[in-house]
Amino acid sequence: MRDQIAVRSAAPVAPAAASRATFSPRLSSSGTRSSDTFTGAGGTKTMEPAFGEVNQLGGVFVNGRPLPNAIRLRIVELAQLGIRPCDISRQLRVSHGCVSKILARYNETGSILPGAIGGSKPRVTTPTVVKHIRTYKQRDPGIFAWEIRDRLLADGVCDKFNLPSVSSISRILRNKIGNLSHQNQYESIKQAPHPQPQPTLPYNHIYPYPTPIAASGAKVPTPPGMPALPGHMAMHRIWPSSHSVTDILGIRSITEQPISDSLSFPSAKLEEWSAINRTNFPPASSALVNGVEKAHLEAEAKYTQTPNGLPTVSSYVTAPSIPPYHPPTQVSPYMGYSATTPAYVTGHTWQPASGSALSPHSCDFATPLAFKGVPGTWETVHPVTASAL
DNA sequence: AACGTCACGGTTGAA
DNA sequence: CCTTCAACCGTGACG
Repeated sequence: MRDQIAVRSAAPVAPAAASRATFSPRLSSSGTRSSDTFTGAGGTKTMEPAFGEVNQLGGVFVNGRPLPNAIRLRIVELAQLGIRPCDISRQLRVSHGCVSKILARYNETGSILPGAIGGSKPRVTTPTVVKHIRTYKQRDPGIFAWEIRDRLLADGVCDKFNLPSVSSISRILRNKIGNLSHQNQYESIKQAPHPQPQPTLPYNHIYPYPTPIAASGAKVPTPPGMPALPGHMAMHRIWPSSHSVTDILGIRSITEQPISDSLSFPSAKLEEWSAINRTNFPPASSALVNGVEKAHLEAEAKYTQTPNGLPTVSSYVTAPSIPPYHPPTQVSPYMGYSATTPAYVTGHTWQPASGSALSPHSCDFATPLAFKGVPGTWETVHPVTASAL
């Protein structure tokens, strides 16, 4: 059905970015926010969402934070049952704009998950690129940045999607390579026997643009404590901003490949789990909780709706309390997140703000909906998350 | 009345 | 450790 697009599309991103960039004087009143009149308890910024805030519909939300997955899932589920978005909005007490956004994203990407919050864009000036630039500069000290750029493209070091800008190259030349022309080339030669210690976390491993490097299936090291991800899994770590058709199709071609290993995780939409936050490979000791990125868990745990509809911190899960990594034979590292929702929807007596609009029985998300055409994704219950909720 | 869009103030995490 | 930046969030208002 809609499984042809497994990566997040540009649609939700580009307009947002544009709207941020262009400060349209469209209105002077839209800034009215609930927080202006309903400052949450606590007032100051803390780690705790306190009581969150209450929107016009009486729903509780935490400004700046995504809705709980249960609600997101419920939105999609109700929509699939034919309930109108406006009714969903009222029933779940979520603004219709939010419902619209979540449904639009779901229709577009097949994922209910929020986007990647925080972090920075992946660098295009990877060590490999820098190395090539260095080489070019060594061979031709008078080379211009734009020439280097062209050569990076021509040599297949980069493609048009991760090609550094001329200014970036200039900066590299200035900062990282510096007065290379004065440098003793012995240094670079001397390092040859020790193959340039490939970065521990090569860029293409984390944000695998479809460069020849990535496409060639080059072996990439894995960080200590992390499992060696199969190539198709690593490839799912697509930078959310990589919206090009090439990227999408490139990833798609991979996601459509049959999964040959024993892992039963769904091939599609994995990126959703892994790229939710811009966390690169987290330190093996902390950020992964049975494969669930810590921030994700936190988002789930910290802002979980309690029976009275208010977020709570009582279920906060601290990473150190959880084993950093479980072998993928138990649960795919990328399935943990998906596994959480049923746990706290059905196992936990979550209710909407009123506790009435959605009775627990109406919340049984037995039907795996998270991903279109990927049945069974939600079945696996993550014990830690479940117990934490 | 319903809904798509977007400014706003907020959070987040990498650099 | 702190700041900056750029991504994301949901709300609320507009059209």
